Amino acid sequence: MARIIDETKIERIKEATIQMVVSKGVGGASISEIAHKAGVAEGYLYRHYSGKTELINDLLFTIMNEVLNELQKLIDEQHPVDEIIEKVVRILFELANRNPERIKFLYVLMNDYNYSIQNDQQERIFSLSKRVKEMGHIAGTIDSTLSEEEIYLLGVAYPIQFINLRLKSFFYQSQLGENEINKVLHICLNSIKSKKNER
Amino acid sequence: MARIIDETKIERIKEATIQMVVSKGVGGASISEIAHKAGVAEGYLYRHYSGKTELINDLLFTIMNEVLNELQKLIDEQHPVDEIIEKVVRILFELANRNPERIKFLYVLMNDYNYSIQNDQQERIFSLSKRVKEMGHIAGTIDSTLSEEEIYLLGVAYPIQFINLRLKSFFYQSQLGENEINKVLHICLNSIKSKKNER
Amino acid sequence: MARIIDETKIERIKEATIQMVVSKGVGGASISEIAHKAGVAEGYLYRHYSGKTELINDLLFTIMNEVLNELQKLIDEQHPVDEIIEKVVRILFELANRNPERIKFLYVLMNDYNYSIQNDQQERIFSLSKRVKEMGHIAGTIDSTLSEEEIYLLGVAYPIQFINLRLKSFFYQSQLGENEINKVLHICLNSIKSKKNER
Amino acid sequence: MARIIDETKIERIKEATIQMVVSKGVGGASISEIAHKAGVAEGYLYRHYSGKTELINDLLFTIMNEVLNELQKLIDEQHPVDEIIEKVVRILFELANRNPERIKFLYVLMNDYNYSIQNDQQERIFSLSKRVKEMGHIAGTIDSTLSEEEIYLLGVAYPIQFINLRLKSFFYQSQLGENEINKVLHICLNSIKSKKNER
DNA sequence: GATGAATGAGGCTTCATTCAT
DNA sequence: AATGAATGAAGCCTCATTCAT
Repeated sequence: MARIIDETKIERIKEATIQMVVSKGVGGASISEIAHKAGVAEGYLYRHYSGKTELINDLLFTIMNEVLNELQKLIDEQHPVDEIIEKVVRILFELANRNPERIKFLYVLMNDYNYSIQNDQQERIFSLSKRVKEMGHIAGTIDSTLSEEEIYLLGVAYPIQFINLRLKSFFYQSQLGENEINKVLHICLNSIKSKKNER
Repeated sequence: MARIIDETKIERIKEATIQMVVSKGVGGASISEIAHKAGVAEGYLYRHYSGKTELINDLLFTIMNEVLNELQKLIDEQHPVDEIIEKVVRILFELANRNPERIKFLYVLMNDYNYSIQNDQQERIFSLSKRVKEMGHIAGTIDSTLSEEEIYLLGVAYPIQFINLRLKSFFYQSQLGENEINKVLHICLNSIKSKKNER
Repeated sequence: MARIIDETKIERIKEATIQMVVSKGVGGASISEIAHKAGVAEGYLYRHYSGKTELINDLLFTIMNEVLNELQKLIDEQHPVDEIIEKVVRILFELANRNPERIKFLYVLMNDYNYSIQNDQQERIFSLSKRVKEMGHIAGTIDSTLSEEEIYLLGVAYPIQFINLRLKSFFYQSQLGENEINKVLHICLNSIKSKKNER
Repeated sequence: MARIIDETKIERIKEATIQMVVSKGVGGASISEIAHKAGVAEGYLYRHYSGKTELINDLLFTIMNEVLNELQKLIDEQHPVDEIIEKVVRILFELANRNPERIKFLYVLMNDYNYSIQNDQQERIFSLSKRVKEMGHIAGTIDSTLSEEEIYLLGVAYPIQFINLRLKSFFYQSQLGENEINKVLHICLNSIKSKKNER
């Protein structure tokens, strides 16, 4: 029972942190405001995290993990590559629509030099990209000159960039519907697929 | 009569700011450290900038402007679209090799929610993208379904993303030679070009 | 659970502030010196006051209120006007003897263009003066040409001016005994009382 | 010729200082703003004053001197005491109407603990008060219990207090006409004059 | 276990003052 | 003689972190 209450608190802290980081930036998110928003004492936070850096790193890890787990599952299911790519993109868009804070958080943190993705997750991303690449090579459905790097850039980074450009209303009002998914898919799939079919 | 303004000081401040922002993030770059690194009194900085925000915004504007001016010139010269794209990408890579701090700075700032590109520059980016789009439409060399947004994403954002992934040694050691340029160009040009030639 | 707010700390801050303002002027009183004198961390102060201005305004309000409450009580008791004036003057002298810093503080702040008495207190002063005036008019014991302004000037401002001239040893060594009270009363009462008794 | 230009500069500095001190307080008046307002280089100021403190003290001395000289002249002319008092009050009101900045400046500075009236001027005030007192005693026109202190308080401090209360619009809108002069004179003269005529 | 009072290092900024020109 | 560029001490304030309760 007591533990359940705790879990809620931790959850509330995480939620508050995401909101604060997204709305005020990493520097603007203060521990006291996060604690207040979470309805938790400032000191409580330090019983679970060694400090602000760890809190944010942990969150980045958690959110990243959620995404990676979904991708992992997808890849484990051994779908064809273009189906995988499509599903990845749809996952990212769905996340953006269901919980824009989370994808903004990812976007902001991935580019902050004080909080970068942990090594093991970085390796996991690499390894997932590698598996996609190999699956595509075997099936002959992927451009054989593509590296893991480009699979990541096209399948993950590009959609995230697109989504955040929209969330920032950089060019157009924020809209992330089927139309936008298709625009992104068009680019990604076209770039990834083997050109032997072309003439 | 009195001393002449030492322009090298201002230059040193700018350089120090770029380095600090790139190495420690926007939040981690402190005025006192910047001043120290530039070999300038802390207060000196405030004779030229109203504060930290203005300093960084001014730098972002300046660097952005340099890039935009190069693009502008390119577009004004009325080359074919794929030639323009190629040259844009080459400009970005050249900048990355000549002055990696600058492109890292751009990358960091473009993704920080507290310091965003000025409205007029945003509009300039849109208008440049639009002109490229129109030139491509007229010549029939560009996929007619592409919007300005995607031209920007493919021609500018994607190369910058690629470059920074390398500068961060995310997947591979940082190397930005002809090979890498070709990898990027392959993706960009392939995505942008009209598909009417395809089967 | 957590520590209880140490009220003596706040008290010490207030005392230190009064002393610093009185000895170095409003501008010369620095937060760091105040905190040091109070034996409190600099930042602590900001958990109770939003800044230096609020700290000083709050103190001015508090001290002013203490004085106003005493005057209010006096007036509510419906004594004859000259008795009221006498008691007001005695209150001010007593304050000066018991706690000279407080009356110096009042004096300094009342004359600083950056920290003035709050509107509601200003109105309260006016309203108290008005009631004294009206009581005097009804009883015929007050010069009917006097305005609220002059009642305040004679009953409050003049005594405070006198006291501070002495505290500054401007003309004479600081001495604030029965003699001085009578000197002040002589002036005040003589100026206020109705002249219809005179020949 | 060159000297004349200089004198203008010094004059402009003084005028600018008065304005700045009155409008922003002693603390808020910055050397650079004063110099700018005076159309003079910052460094120039330091060729004539050792620093901000000296500049302000010098000004306080100068303005005080102007007032004291007028009073001196008045007293030297050996008018009856109540005539002197009336003229003093009129001088102060006239100053307030002609140049409110100056009387505000006096008022502000006289109450700031970092800049107080110089000893010799203090003694001069005392000596002038003394002469008035003695003249009144000889002629029997002054209450013989009054001290120099009270003559100063009634003849100078009270009018200044009155004037500044009005300039601050504490009770009433700022108006300093014949009506107000009479109100002040009524109090001053009534308090000062010998009571042997009264019954 | 949990709280939140208290700390103090470090950030940003101002401005009197100096001094090369 | 005059300038105003440059300095840096000192001010105000924030906030991550600690620790008595």
